[in-house]
Amino acid sequence: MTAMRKKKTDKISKGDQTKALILETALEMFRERGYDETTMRAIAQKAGVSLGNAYYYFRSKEYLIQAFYQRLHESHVAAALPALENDKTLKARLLTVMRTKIETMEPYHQFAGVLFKTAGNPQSPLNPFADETDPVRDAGIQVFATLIEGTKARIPNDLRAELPYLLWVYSMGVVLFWIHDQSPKHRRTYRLIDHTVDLLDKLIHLASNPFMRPLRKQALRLVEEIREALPDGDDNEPTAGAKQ
Amino acid sequence: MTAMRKKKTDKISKGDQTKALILETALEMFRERGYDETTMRAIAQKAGVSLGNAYYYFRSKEYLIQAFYQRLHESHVAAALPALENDKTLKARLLTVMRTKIETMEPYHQFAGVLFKTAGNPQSPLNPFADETDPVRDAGIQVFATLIEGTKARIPNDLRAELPYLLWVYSMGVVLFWIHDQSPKHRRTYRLIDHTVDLLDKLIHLASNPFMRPLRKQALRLVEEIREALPDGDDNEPTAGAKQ
DNA sequence: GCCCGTAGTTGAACGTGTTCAAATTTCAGC
DNA sequence: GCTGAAATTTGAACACGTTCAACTACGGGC
Repeated sequence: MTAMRKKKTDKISKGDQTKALILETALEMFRERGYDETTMRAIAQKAGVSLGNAYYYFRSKEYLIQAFYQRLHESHVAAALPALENDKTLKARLLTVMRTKIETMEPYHQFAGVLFKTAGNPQSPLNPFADETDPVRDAGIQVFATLIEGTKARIPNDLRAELPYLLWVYSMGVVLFWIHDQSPKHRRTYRLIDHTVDLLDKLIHLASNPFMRPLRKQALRLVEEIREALPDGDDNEPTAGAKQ
Repeated sequence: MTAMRKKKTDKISKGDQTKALILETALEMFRERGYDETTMRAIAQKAGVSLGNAYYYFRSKEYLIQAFYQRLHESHVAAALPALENDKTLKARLLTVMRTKIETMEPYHQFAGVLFKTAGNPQSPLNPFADETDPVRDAGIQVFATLIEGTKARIPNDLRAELPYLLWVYSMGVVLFWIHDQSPKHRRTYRLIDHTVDLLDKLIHLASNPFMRPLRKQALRLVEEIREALPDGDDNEPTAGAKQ
């Protein structure tokens, strides 16, 4: 009963508190009701702030998703890294990363559909292939880089360099599948992971064969070409970009 | 001055005329201003009908896109089939199909972003991986089936059967790249097509090698698994589905 | 020629995401 | 303690996609 507020000790400003409060509320409601069914007004009301206030901290409803991305990634890393310590082979490590990825996303399955809503829109700041999401995407790729680093599999350097990115793209594909997967407990997705990881492991070893060098080089040049083209440095006003 | 209307001769009902009128107007405005910038009210006004009338013929704004899909596909077929007659090799034929595909879509580049907006949303009736778009998607796959049929390349039957679908998926990837491609005249996309077709041709021949049979079988089983899982028979009320 | 059910058409109204000028609160510097 | 600028908060207003009850026009059956 001494000092209810004004805990000057912690550095978190009032603003940060409000922002966190809004985000927590939003994620909770997304989880329970889904994205489209959750209204900005409802979020604001439940969080006990005004509608305009929510927009002060999140430029648009979609920006709440970006914050969600970050959360999700942190959870994934927290789950994957410790588990990785037991795995030494490339295959086991890849399996672990993929499984933990899906497990982490589990509570948000019905809401996850929106994650890909923007993937095709070059103007959207949430496009994982576009600039603004870069930190999140790079962090996602980083996980696979860690995965690769920790294995002794003999992989030629050119392939090794691109593999984190390629595996990240692969993981996006699996997530897309998972979003559509309505099977009980998403068993189909886990089965898909088992099978694709098995195949990928074989393909990586095949591609690492000296015999395959020319074809591999050609394929990697292609990957390079695609990666170069994607991050178009369009500095659109972010608000306008968020519109679509 | 004899009979201004009531041309009983033609079977097209009033409704069909109005529907066509609205669609024409919408596509014209999409082309000129983009999807998001074109308002349903604006479409209705320019078409000279009421707002509600537009919704009588198109359940939602997104359904205008589906109609657009169909148009686009017809144009593509009209451009690709004649050109294919000169091409005999798999590589040449694939090149032709892909180039004409992009050429056909050219006028709609800035509008095309929305095409993929729904790709990640399982509930959307416009999702090319979901049920309702089936006719359009199947038609798209059919083009690649024709492509394959017309070549004498020695491809094992298992692969030959899946190739149309696989190439269709590939074409979706190219379109996604094209949407993001801001290079002049979209040269990067054409370059990508050249390079990927070259690589695909090699990969197909590699995969056709008897030596590769086990790996190929495994990969094809995987493809089968994915295809099976995707068309979830979710008979949601289409209107609700269109919402998201 | 009249009736009636169906197809076509209307515009007001609703709920939503988003914007904005104005009001309020915070807090460093005095 | 006081002050003013910056940070925060507010709620009304806007534009849009969508819905709906009501209205009108059409066309076949008598």
